This record gives sequence, C-alpha cells and structure tokens, in this order.
Amino acid sequence: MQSFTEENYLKIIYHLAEKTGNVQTNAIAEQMQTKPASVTDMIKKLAEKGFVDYIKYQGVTLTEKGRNAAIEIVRKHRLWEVFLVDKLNFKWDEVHDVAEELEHIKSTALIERLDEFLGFPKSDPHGDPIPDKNGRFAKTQFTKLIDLKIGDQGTITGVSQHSSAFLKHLEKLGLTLGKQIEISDVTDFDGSVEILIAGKQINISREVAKHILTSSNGKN
Amino acid sequence: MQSFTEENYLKIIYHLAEKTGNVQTNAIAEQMQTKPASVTDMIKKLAEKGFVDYIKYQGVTLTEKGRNAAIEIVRKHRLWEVFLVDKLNFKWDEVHDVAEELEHIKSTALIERLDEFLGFPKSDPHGDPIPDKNGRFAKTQFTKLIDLKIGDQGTITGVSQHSSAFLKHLEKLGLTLGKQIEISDVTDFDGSVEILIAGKQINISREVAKHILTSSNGKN
DNA sequence: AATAATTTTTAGATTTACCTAAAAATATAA
DNA sequence: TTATATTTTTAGGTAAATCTAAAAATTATT
Ligand SMILES: [Mn+2]
Ligand SMILES: [Mn+2]
Ligand SMILES: [Mn+2]
Ligand SMILES: [Mn+2]
Repeated sequence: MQSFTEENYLKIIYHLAEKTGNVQTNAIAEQMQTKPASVTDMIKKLAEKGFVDYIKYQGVTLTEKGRNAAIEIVRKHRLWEVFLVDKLNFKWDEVHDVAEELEHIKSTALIERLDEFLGFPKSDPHGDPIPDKNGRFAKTQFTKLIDLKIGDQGTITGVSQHSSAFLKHLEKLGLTLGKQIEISDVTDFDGSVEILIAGKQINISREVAKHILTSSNGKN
Repeated sequence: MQSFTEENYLKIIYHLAEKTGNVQTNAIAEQMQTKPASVTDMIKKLAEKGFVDYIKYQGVTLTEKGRNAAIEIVRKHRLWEVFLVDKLNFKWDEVHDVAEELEHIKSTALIERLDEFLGFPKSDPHGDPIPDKNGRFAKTQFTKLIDLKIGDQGTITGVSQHSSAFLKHLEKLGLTLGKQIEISDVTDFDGSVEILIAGKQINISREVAKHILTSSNGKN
C-alpha cells in the first residue's frame, strides 16, 4: 500500500515516461511542485519498494509493478472525473483538482462499482482513455490540430492540456469533444489557425491549436 | 484548513462530547486507536488553532469553530454513505470505512452537488441525521429497544453501533430500518428480548437490543 | 488524611516528506 | 579538451504525527 505522495509521484512518472521513456529528476520536481532534492529522496524510496528502476544520475523508469500501480491511479482519476461531469454536472474544467484527491481513496469495491454505475465509460471528459480493471486500454490515435493542413477535416477527440483556463477558453469557442472542424486557413504572421466549426469561421492561436487533439489523419 | 488527522480528532471529540460533555484524553485515544500521549500533543495543537478549549488534566470541549468543523465532516461522511448505498448498491455494513476516507475530500461544490444528486437526504443508511449545509439538523428522538416493555410497539429508526459484524447480524435477523416490531417477552435469565417482527417471533440478546434505536416512546 | 490507583502530561525518539546549501556527476561550449 | 553550465545527489535540518518510559496531577480507597 502506498501513501498519497507515493501515488502522486508514480502517476507523474508514468505520464512523463509516456513521452520521454527515461524520466529525469528535474522534470518530476517541476510536476510535483517540489525541489529536486526531495525527488531524489522519494525516488530512492520508490526504488527500494520496487516501483521504479533507478541508477544514480540516470533518471528512473517504472517497473511492471510501478506501471500497474500508476495505471490504477489513472483509472480512478478518470472514472471520478466522469462521475463529476456526468452525475454531478461539473464542467470539464472544474473536475481536475477534486479528482486529484478522489483518486487516492483506497477501495477496489468502490472503484469497480463506480465503473459499473457510470456504464463502464471508455474515456474521460477530456477524451483520455480509461483503463479497465485489468489495466488495459486502447492507445488513442490522434493528430494535433496544429499539424492539420488547410482543407483537412476532423473531429475533436481530446486535449493535451488540462488547465481550467485553457478548457474554459475552448468551451467559449465551442471547441468541445466530438465537434467537427475543418482547417480553412493558417496565418503566416503568427501561425494562428482559422477553422470552420458549426458553420462559423473562428481563429485560434497556435498555442491553442497545439493542445487540441483530433481524429483526422491529416489527409482529407 | 485542517489535516486528515485533525479532522478525525475533531469528529471523534464531537461524537464523544454528545454523550459526556467534557471529553477525556483516554477516551479520545481509544477511539483514535492511538496513545494518550499522542492525544495530548494533538489537543494542544487543536487548542492553539481555536478548535477546542483545553485545561490541562481537565479534558477538552469543542469551541463554536470546532463544532462547526466537526459537523461539516459528519455531514460529508453521512452523505457519502447514502451515495454508496443508494447509488452504488453497497450494503449498510460495507460503507463505513470508505466513507471514513471520502469525508476528507475538500470541496464545498462537490458536497453540495452530491447532496442535490442524492435528493437532499435527511438521514444516512444507519438512521443518523444528515446536517444541512448550514450545519443544522433535527436532533433525533429515539428509545433504545432494550428500554421498551412487554407489549410496546415501535419502528426501528437507527443503530448506536456501526460495526460490520453487528449490522450484518441485524440484516440476517431482518431488523433493518423502518421495520415494525413489538416486544413480546423479556427473559429474566439473560435479559434477552423476544420480539415480534413481520409475524415472526425472534429472540435477540441484551447486547443487540441495547444498540437498536426505535421511534416508540415506550407507552403502547 | 494518607495511600493507592488511575489519568494525563512531559521528555526524548522515530518516521515521512519536505527544505537549503554545498558537493559531485554529467552535459555543453569554447 | 579544458572550462562552464546544468543536473543530480548528499549533508544536515524542520515540521507533523506518532511512540515508549517516566513524572506529575487527579481521583478513589482505605
Ligand atoms: Mn493526487
Ligand atoms: Mn482528465
Ligand atoms: Mn476519517
Ligand atoms: Mn452512518
């Protein structure tokens, strides 16, 4: 059984590893909002407990045990997010912090019954896949909106940024999950993207376009 | 904002105070499953923070602030229990430990929306009253089953013991909330009580009868 | 009222998760 | 390939919540 803190470390290492493989001390420190020295301490403990493989100065990788533990926490986090949105009418930008706490509740029965209550959802309010009770889930295929070319069409299936500010912004622009879009223009000057959505023409910054994920393969 | 541990202390002091007024160090230690020395340390901290009034060797009483904080935790605990039973099909003997964790999730929005989602329930699965968001709730009137006399009738409205073993036992005997009962006999030998429930005659031990609460005023 | 029993508090340690400052290792640049 | 910059680790310390053992205060009993 792990502490809240250990669980948060495992989850963050898992997410960082998805991109970079080997995970660095400083990267963990930044995500955990703590100091590198503290990270080193915790890494040693996690290594001792068999959750990570660790070589001094070389960063960490999750062991099988560590990956399973991390996925279990991700599962809980995302299921609780679905609960908050579907059942308690939270908006998609309001759920993250609460889920951050709820994910640590320890009860296998609870999470399995919650899963059932929610109808075994496959993805969370941000389009991220929900692992099943065996930790399995389909790796999501997506193309970043920023990588689409003029004329390409697609559906919004996810976001790669979960800050409330960003999600609220998308909401206001009508850029929510499931919406159909088409790239109508890309501005040379600032890289901003003009898209057609629900018959309207809107302009979004490059920064926003980077964090919207779509189901288009880019070839229209 | 209080830590989990502080919240657990406050809740326990509140429950103990309901019966005895002034709460003793040893009593808290027993409930918290810790040592009296640790309790003294925590009491000092709670006093410092203004949650309790404390005079050395004289035990503690909750301040207004402390009582409000405690009631808020009780509210959360009981609402989560209702959720677990009503929505996730937990049995009344399975909810306590999970609620013990869920009660510490910090989000006013969460608990208010949960309350609404559950239909603003007035009592939890064990018959205990749920404080509203202002901390108000009707003080429950009840008579212990053990105090009823032969021929008295009543309805089961609560229990004063929440252990899984006890609740499972009641379940098996059919002694659940809302059931009508009548006292048909009291055994001199062991103080056990014979009751009439759903047309059947059953015998329950004195120990069990002590922890069943009824709506009868004792005069049939 | 004096003695014994009980309750409560203090003293001194331990563990977990942090921190700062300094040293060591690794990576980058001149 | 030295020198410089960056990253990571160690050393030494703090705060929260716990513990054991011993001292102090209160309560109960002769
Ligand atoms: Mn978390
Ligand atoms: Mn999410
Ligand atoms: Mn609790
Ligand atoms: Mn209850």
